[in-house]
Amino acid sequence: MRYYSCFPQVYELVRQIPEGQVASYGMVASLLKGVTSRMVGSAMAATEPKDNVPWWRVLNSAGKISLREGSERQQLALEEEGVGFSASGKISWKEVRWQGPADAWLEENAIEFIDFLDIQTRWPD
DNA sequence: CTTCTGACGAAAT
DNA sequence: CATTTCGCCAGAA
Repeated sequence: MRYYSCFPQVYELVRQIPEGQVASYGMVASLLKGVTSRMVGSAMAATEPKDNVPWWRVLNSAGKISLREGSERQQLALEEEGVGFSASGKISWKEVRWQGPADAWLEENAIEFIDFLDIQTRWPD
């Protein structure tokens, strides 16, 4: 597994996602400068239990679980939190999408260079 | 320096 | 719908 210097930041942001809600790799990346969705994917792949990161709450933009070894485990974890999947294996962004970090997080991380409200409009529907 | 590799994404087919 | 193609970018080789 490759390690990127942005992993700690990515982990801290993913920890902000509440139980029963989900985000896409792109959503997480859009809030961190210089971070791409592929890097967020690498970060989730590298998580360990001790990191205490709810990696299962991050899906791809289509609202589906990215295929890989053990991907069924992710769906089960979400269903236990009350997140429902359609017959085709998709979640409903309208119902369970995370609305983004709280103001406190935005302030602490001083995101001057990005317009949070503008970014939100580009998140999956 | 070049090439290759991703738990990705958007657009085209 | 599913599949392909290309853009993405830090690291490793």
